[in-house]
This record gives sequence, structure tokens and C-alpha cells, in this order.
Amino acid sequence: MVSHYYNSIPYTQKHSATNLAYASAAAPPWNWNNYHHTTPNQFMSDMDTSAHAAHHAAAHQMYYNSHMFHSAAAASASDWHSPASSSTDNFAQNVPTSAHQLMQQHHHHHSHVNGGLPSNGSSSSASSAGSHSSATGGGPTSSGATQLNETNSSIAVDAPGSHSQQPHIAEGLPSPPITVSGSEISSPGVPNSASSPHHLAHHHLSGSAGSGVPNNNNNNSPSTHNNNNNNNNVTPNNNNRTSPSKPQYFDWMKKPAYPAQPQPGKTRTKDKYRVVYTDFQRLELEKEYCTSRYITIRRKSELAQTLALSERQVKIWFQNRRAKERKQNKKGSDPNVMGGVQHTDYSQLLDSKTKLEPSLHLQHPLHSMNPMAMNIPAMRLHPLTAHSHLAVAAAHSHQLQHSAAAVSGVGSLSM
DNA sequence: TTGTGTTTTACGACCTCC
DNA sequence: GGAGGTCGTAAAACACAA
Repeated sequence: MVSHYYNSIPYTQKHSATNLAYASAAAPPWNWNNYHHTTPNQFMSDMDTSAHAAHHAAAHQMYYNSHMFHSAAAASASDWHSPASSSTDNFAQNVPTSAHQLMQQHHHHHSHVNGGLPSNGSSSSASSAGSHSSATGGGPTSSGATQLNETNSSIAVDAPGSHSQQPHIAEGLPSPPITVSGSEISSPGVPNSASSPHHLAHHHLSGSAGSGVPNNNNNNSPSTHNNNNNNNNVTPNNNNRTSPSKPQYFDWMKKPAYPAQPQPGKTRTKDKYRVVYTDFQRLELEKEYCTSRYITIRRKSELAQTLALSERQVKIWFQNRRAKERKQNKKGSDPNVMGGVQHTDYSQLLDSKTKLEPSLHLQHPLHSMNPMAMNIPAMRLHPLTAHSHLAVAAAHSHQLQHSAAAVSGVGSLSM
């Protein structure tokens, strides 16, 4: 199965709607309107529908409004775009610039309600659906608005100093689905991603060049890795884990990140690479995971589009996430205690969430309905386990945001 | 700066289900 | 046969101590 992903279509993209995150220019990534449609036949697909759908939407909205971006919101008011902000913290950078903005824009109306906080995380969106604020909307930035498409291409170089919003957004976005495989994958979304670190840069080039290079995944190649090393200054990483300043052009940007033609049938070896998802992407994935440990086909598709990842990437992320959780549970004899995870604030988060969303403590239908899940001990959620899942996710989210909090001057996330 | 341990993406092998 | 699941693992990215 996997093999054909890159063997058969090595470097081509599948042009399915679902895979092309950016393809749907018309449908902005942040549009969550389609949430939870039932998908008959999918054993999990229905999970999100009906009861869960309602809860899901509610959960996102309630949960994330109050917690997920709380710190970001707090900081956002003044600091996010402040050039003065010296912090190099990656999340902080991302949030403010991209994720946060997106949030604001996307849920602009919510913000009003909430007093300007970036309300709901993306998700929430169900509500935002109709109001997709687009670009102009309101964010501080406006133009940014944008959609992934625009963003990608817009990543252009801003004049230094000029804080054009677009780039920021782009940063927050997706990463590069660069996959060797081209699979659904892979490509998906990303059209080449602008997002990936290199991608961003690479895209940048291509964008400016107008070429629009299609994905190419393979960036990876060694060259990719070298980027970081060679390019010193700025890590192309979209995560912005490094420098806050926007790079202009670098040598590595000028050349293709990867060899023109990797061997199509090769198995992953030297060329193996992996992209680092942006904090925003991770956060969104965590949020989704928080809601359900098993993503439905529909949600996977939506998420992939939203985050500019391939469905395959989303699927694998969930697989890895579950594996991580199992591992953690194993570590701690007590599955309810997340092994190795900091307990600090997530408990707070959890508590708050619980209050807001009691239903989250209930066993998710999926887990009882999914035959496969039934055979997997780890999947059998007893009440406490369910709790721990949330905690894990929350903790993880916490980690992602930790930096943001630090930047904002908030010692710990007040979630 | 470097060495080392951990985490994060991604895949292959194999399994089950439809 | 295809899709998605787990398990194990490779390797990049990251964190951190020395």
C-alpha cells in the first residue's frame, strides 16, 4: 500500500480535491462549514456526526475559546505584531503572526463577542462558517487574510522591516507536505508547500518566479537538510523556531532543494526526510485528537485541507500520536498519569475543559463502535483513560503554547 | 561546541475489516 | 484489493548537560 505511494507516482501530485489543500482556493482552509458530515460506511466516519458533531463543534468552540489560545490572545493585543518583541520563541512567533491572525480573521466575529480574544480556535468554526472572514477582515492584518493560496504565493519577500502580514500567515500555515511519496497524499496539500521550511523559501522563489513549482516534494533531499546548516542565519523552518526576522534570499533558496529527480522507486533511505510541522499545525492536530483519537475520513480531509497537509500526513500523525500515547501510558504504570508529561498546567486546562465540556469525559462512541479499537487495549477508553487522553493532548498543547506564554509575560498558561 | 537522549515525521511489515 | 490499524524503526529535529 504504502509503496505505491511513491513508487507509482513518485513525484506527481494527485489532484483530488481532498488532497489539494490549496486547490480549493475558493474554499478557504479555515472554512469549517463542512464539519461532520456523515460518511456512511466509514466505520469511524459517523462518529463525528450527530451527537459528536455537536459536541465536537461545541468543544472546539468552548474549549479553545477559553483555553487554547488564551495566552496568545492575551499577548496578542499588544505584542504579537510588535516588532519590538524580541522573543524568538517559535510559537510566539507563529501564533502572533500566523495562527493567531488566522484565528482572528477567521473568527473575527467571535472576537468581537469575546472582547477581542481570538476566540475559538479554528475549529470552532462551525460557526464561523458562514462568516469566513477573509482577508480583510479584520485582523490586524488584513491582507493576510488570505487564504492559503494567496498566502503561499504571497510569501514573498517583504521588505525588511515591513511587516507585511502575508508572510506571517504563510508561516503559520502548513507545512510542506513534502513527501517523497507523492501520495495522496502527499501532495496534498501542499502544493508545494510553502510551508515547509524550505518550502517557504523555496516556494518563495518559485512563487516569485511564477513557476509555481509543483510540489516537489522531495525536497528533502539532502539538500534540504543542508539548508539549515548552511544557511545559517535563518532557518528556513517555517516554524520559525529561529530567527524572527524574515530572511530575504539565501543561497539555498536559489537552488532547488532537492535533486531534480530522485529515484522513483527507491525506498526511503538516504532521502528520507521529515518536515517539522508548524506549531499551528500541531496545535490543530492536537485539538482534533483531543476531540477524538481516531479521525474520521471527513475530518481528515478537512483537516488536511485546513492545515495544508496531505491526508496521509494527517493519518500518520494520528497514528503516531496514538503510538505516543500508548507509549506514555506504558511508561507510567498508571495510565491515567501521563508518563513523562508535565503535569503542571494541563491539569488546569483539563479541569477547565471538563467544566466546559463534560461530555469529553465520556467514552467516545468511536471507541466502542470501532471493532478494531475493541481489539486494542489502548483504545478501550475507560472513563479515566478518556480523561488522560485529554490530559495528554492538553499537555501537549500546553507545551506548544508554553513559549507563547513565556513571551507574553505570562508565566504559565492560564488555561 | 559537542555528545547524547528524546521527540517528531514517515515508512515498511503485517493484520483486520469491508 | 484497498483502507486503516498497530508495531517497530529510521532519521531529522530538538533539548540539554557537560
